[in-house]
Amino acid sequence: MADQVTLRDVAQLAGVSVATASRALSGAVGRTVRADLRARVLDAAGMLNYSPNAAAQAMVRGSTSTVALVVHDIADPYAAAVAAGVMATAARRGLMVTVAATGSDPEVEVRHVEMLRRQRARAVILGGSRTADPFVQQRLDLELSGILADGGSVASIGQDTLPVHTVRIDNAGGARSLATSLVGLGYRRFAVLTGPESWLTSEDRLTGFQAGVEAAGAALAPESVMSTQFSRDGGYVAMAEMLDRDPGAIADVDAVFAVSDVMAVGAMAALRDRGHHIPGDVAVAGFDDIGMLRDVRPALTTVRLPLERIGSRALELALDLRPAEAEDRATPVVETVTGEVVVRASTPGRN
Amino acid sequence: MADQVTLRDVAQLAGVSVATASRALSGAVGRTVRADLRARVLDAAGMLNYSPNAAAQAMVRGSTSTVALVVHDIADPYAAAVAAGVMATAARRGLMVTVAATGSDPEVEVRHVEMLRRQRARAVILGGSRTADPFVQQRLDLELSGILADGGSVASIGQDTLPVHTVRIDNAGGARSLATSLVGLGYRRFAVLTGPESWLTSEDRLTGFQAGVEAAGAALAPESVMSTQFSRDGGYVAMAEMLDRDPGAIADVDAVFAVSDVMAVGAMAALRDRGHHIPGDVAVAGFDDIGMLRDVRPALTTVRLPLERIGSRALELALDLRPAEAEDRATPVVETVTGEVVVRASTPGRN
DNA sequence: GTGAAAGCGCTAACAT
DNA sequence: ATGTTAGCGCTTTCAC
Repeated sequence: MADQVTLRDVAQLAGVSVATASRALSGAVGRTVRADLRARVLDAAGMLNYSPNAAAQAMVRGSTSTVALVVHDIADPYAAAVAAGVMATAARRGLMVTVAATGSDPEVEVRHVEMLRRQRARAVILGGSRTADPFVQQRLDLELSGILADGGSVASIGQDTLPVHTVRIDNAGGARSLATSLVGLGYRRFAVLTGPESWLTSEDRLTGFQAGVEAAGAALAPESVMSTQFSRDGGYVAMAEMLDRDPGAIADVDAVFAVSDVMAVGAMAALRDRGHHIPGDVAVAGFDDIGMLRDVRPALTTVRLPLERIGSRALELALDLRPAEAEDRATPVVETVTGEVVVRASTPGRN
Repeated sequence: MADQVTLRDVAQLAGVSVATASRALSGAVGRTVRADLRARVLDAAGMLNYSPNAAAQAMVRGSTSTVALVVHDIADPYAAAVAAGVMATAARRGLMVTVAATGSDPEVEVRHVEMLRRQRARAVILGGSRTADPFVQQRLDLELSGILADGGSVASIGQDTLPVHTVRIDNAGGARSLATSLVGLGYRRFAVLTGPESWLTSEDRLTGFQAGVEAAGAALAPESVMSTQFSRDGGYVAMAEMLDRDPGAIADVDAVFAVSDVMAVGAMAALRDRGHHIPGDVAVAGFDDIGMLRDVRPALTTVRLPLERIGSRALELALDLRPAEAEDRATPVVETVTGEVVVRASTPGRN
């Protein structure tokens, strides 16, 4: 491994002390270094292709220029959109973003947060759905309080279950509004494809939808709710299973709500593969309004979430609302984002 | 900012020296620390919720546990898939991934690489298309050689235009095969929607397609090639423009090749909005085989690229084939990935 | 097996 | 305005 070019080398070549070299390069507030010296330093740095060592700077400054984002799977367009928002805001502030994927394993999430804590990331954004596992939760809490104690900050996206700044997504409210809209369009008999039960995001969407349906005087039979993976294939498999379990049952359903657009698309494929026409035979609705899915036909009725915005906001909350004093750990701020129902061709009026 | 818990605190609480504490925690190969002392240290660390400072470790070890990925836009499913591959391999090796988005601006790319160099990332993966700008290219070269000089490594994805390990994507070959397939299906008169001209990925796909068309005895008129943004909306706008420019011209085209799936989807929407039926009136083909687009109808004919695999491989090349000696900078390895033509319903046989 | 001490590259007092 | 020097938190010789 070649010897790195250090500030000492630059200073030497420029014929100044390391202090002067540092001042010339890091250019503190007042230009406290003579123009000709500064120029010599800059030249020397250029000659040597010098690059300051961020780790060394972090040591002495006591803070890094890195933030972190934890998601389930970056290939999921939901996570990718959030990441784009976080990265845009980070770039605007000259920060780099470390992204960690958990594969939806809370255990892995904790390990990643632990690594991110070691990096002393200025902020850690928890972008994946919270789960209900109390044991892992406790270890996570420990890491998070450690981050706070070290002067970092934390923000969470989705559920407001952690004592940190949160961009809360009103999943229940959005799903409820969706249900209301669908009932308004004339739908009465629903089936729901939901995610893993421990996963709060899908649970909230399920219960919200249920509430909306019931408020409208309709009902959601337990056997018409199917739990599956939070993915396209999960949607496909669950829909297929539901259809195969009782081929006649679908005749009793006039709309399927999949708790995410990605799942909805899978469900549509399963429906089609079994000869059902959408929306003629059965309507389908999703949640999220994933941009990349805008062109599936029939266009998907869904609940729009400003995902990029949510990512940006989460970072802003973390960065701008850092706990004031060590002892007076500032009260976490919770900002709620409500989705907007977007009715499209997949759920035409049934009047 | 609260005082961080340092190794000194842990050692003190455990009643040992920092050296012993370090050995107990970092646990070198041979367990050279007595069991009871190690236990005391571990306990103390637990009590204090201690987290080693990665920057300090990096300083003394001379290497970080971070790798970096540079892409145009993480929300683009192409980049997201590559990122998923990089992150999976990184996780397997206990490394974190810093992701930087350039917004397709070569200038921004250079700045990000510069920042990543400061972080002393072990490897930097350039995941975006190379461009033809010689000036920026030169500054990029400087940063890259700096990374190498500092003991880091670099890998590039796409074009083999940089003196670094490369997962070369045979864009030209894939596009050529696609053209051959389309001609085989009976198509003769093509229109092409391509990306920015300085962008090598789209240029290669265009010229490859052109070569394939010509090899088959057909031709591609210059006016039937339209340059646009490498995005869904770019595809839409370009297609719309082409249709509006000369509403009759489309009658002379029996297949549109968009140089990416994402653009193809936009093109399909524009075609439909103007009343053209796909594939009845005109066929459409793309490139990449983006999984999330699997469910658009008609299913898109395309060239499949193993994007995740490509990401993984790029990181493996960078990590496992580091330059041996400073002076003997190892010859960069170039691995070529060839796409596979996948014919689907958007280009039925015209026989 | 354990501890003392020397740095890693840099910035920020503190002198001058 | 510039140089000297003391660390930042950690690992790793080097003695014992």
